[in-house]
Amino acid sequence: MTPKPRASVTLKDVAERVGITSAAASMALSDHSRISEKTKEAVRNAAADLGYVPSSVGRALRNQRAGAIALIVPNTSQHVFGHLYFTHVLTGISAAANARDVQVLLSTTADTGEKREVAAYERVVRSRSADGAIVTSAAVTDEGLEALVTTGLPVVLIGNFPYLPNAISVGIDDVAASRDITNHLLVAHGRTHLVHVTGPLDHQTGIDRRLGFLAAVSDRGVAEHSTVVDGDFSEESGYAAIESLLVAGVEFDGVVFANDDMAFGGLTALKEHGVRVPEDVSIVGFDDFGLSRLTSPGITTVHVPAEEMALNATERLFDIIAGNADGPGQQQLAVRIVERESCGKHAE
Amino acid sequence: MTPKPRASVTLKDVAERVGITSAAASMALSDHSRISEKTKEAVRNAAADLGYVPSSVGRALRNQRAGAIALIVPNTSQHVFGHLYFTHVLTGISAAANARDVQVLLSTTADTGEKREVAAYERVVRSRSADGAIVTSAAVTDEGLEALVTTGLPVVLIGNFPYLPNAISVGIDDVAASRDITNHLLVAHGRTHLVHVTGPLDHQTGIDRRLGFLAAVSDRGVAEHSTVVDGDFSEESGYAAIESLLVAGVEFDGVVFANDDMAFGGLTALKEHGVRVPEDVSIVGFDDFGLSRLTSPGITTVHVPAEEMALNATERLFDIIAGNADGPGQQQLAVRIVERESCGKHAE
DNA sequence: GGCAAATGATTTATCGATTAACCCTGCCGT
DNA sequence: ACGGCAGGGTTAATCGATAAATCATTTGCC
Repeated sequence: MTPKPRASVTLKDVAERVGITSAAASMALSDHSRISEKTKEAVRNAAADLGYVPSSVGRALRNQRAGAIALIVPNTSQHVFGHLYFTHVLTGISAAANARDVQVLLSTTADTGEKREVAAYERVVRSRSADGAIVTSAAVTDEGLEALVTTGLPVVLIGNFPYLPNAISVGIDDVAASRDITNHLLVAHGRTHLVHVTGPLDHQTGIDRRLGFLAAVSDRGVAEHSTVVDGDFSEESGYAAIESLLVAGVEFDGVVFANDDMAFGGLTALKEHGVRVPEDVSIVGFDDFGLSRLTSPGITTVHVPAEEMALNATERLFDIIAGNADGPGQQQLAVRIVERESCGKHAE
Repeated sequence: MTPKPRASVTLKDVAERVGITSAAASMALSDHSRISEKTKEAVRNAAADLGYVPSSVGRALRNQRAGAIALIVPNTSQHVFGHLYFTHVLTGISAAANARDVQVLLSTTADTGEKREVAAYERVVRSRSADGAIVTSAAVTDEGLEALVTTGLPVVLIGNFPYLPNAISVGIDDVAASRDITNHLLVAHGRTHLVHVTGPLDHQTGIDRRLGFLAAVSDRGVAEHSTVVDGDFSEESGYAAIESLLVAGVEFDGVVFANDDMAFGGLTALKEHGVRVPEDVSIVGFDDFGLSRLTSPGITTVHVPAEEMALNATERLFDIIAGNADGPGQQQLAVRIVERESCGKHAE
């Protein structure tokens, strides 16, 4: 069977049915004042009858704007950030884009060499398939990001990028949040020997959460009792970090994990060694993307409003596309600590 | 030293630099035989110098194809299917699309009234922003789906749609899988009084998994000892289902949940009532999208290859777009049972 | 009555890429 | 010397939508 040429209704079809030019039909549909009410009505009816939907492509070419925004996901992110993060981000972006009738283009970088990566970043952009882009937290070593920002294309980053002072971003204050939740263990629960399992230190989140931890233990004068172990946000690295400390005989009564996945991994390791949580050791995580609610005990964590961040970032992007460049350069949303069982709840 | 690529380098810019027409440049880049090797070389160099990237819009208009496929997500799915499902689907689609250098358009339906829903389905399609669409499991009551399929637009569905015999789909055999895992409880673990907590019965997955359960208990002659309780795939409904059975004093030694989320909810309810899993009651779930690995005990479940389904569906879609309509109409991938602790592992 | 303004369309041009159709120059053979 | 014919381009048209410029009719006004 021959591939049936799908009858796509074009503006010309609508115009012909009414007996006018396609130009007139265009003006009629956009309620132009030079078209009579009678004709407008006729065009609207014909359009409805035929099921006319403007070609996004034709319109895009003429208007020099795609009517779409891209969500760019560096290949590294997929490994570094859990799956749950993306779901929240996607939800937020979709909500904002739907409200404006704009399409969302998902641009995950194919995991090939670096040279291609830069190209992939730019291809979406330079092929004009999108009017702007949202980039989720990329590695600090990602050279393509700066290139992207400097092309002049509207870009909003999700996360913090102190090394790109001109970039517009929406994030949270990781340093402050990490300090707060560390202080929570120190003050509210009287813990004194803390461990921090870091995220990947080539990501700003990893760097900042580590700094927050260090600031807190330093402020409270327990820096010499604290240990920092490197992790990479994966459940396995959390497990391995705790396992190695227990085997080495390091003493600690509280652990600040840089995210929930690692906290879960660490929790498993502690359980396996007969260490009770939260009786013997208090642990806290970071993110609250869903996992920390499901474990037992539930993990006390910092709630990161990923969906709201994405929503704000998208709104901001639309502003910039519309030429509204003023507004906060680096926006930071508020976070809150969600207390569950893993830290030892307040006696109350 | 390269002049900073201006926001938009067009083919004309490349041609002018070489001193030829844009038409010739186009032919040069597509290696047309009428262009001399010398000119081709010059054009390629100029294109590279200027950082020329073909405008997807211009090309789309001319070629009458968008170079993009859409992932259509009915608004209901977001609630019905967990977050994790989408991640797997997205990964699979992206992989296939990236390999072909095709964009992925994410079309989540705004959660407004029904009338708009149909429109949203069709808008992506009729605005020609995508050359084809992948639709993830929609409700059987979804009237927009059939409309979409009958527009003639290439569409591949993920899941099973027996009521749309002409639609092309990639799914699994839910009935057989559900029967198998039910038999696993009956045969391998000697359970005799089973409960099935169903998914939403306006979704084919819910319907089929229920049928599989009923077939198994009937085959083994334990139908009169079995109970079916309605759920909706949510953790809460799993909890509520078990809670109500326990309160009602119903006797059972095995539960087949239609998905893992409900199994987790049910597990919580059982624990709270002091029922030991798997000693007193064996439970099994369905999906294995990630959750069942994390609980304790880990939940024995049917591994649904969501990513592979999405990948196959996308490849299939490309075939259809290319005019290759032959191939299996309703493809079903193999599943396997993943045994964890919740069913009581084989003594071995 | 005649010129200007209002009315309601129609042409025309444009966006970027592509392709069918046409057009120069040399060079060949006879 | 001239038809033929390749090589190597160039023009022009197309895809769909739409803004700007233009062009017919009426109608308004003195």
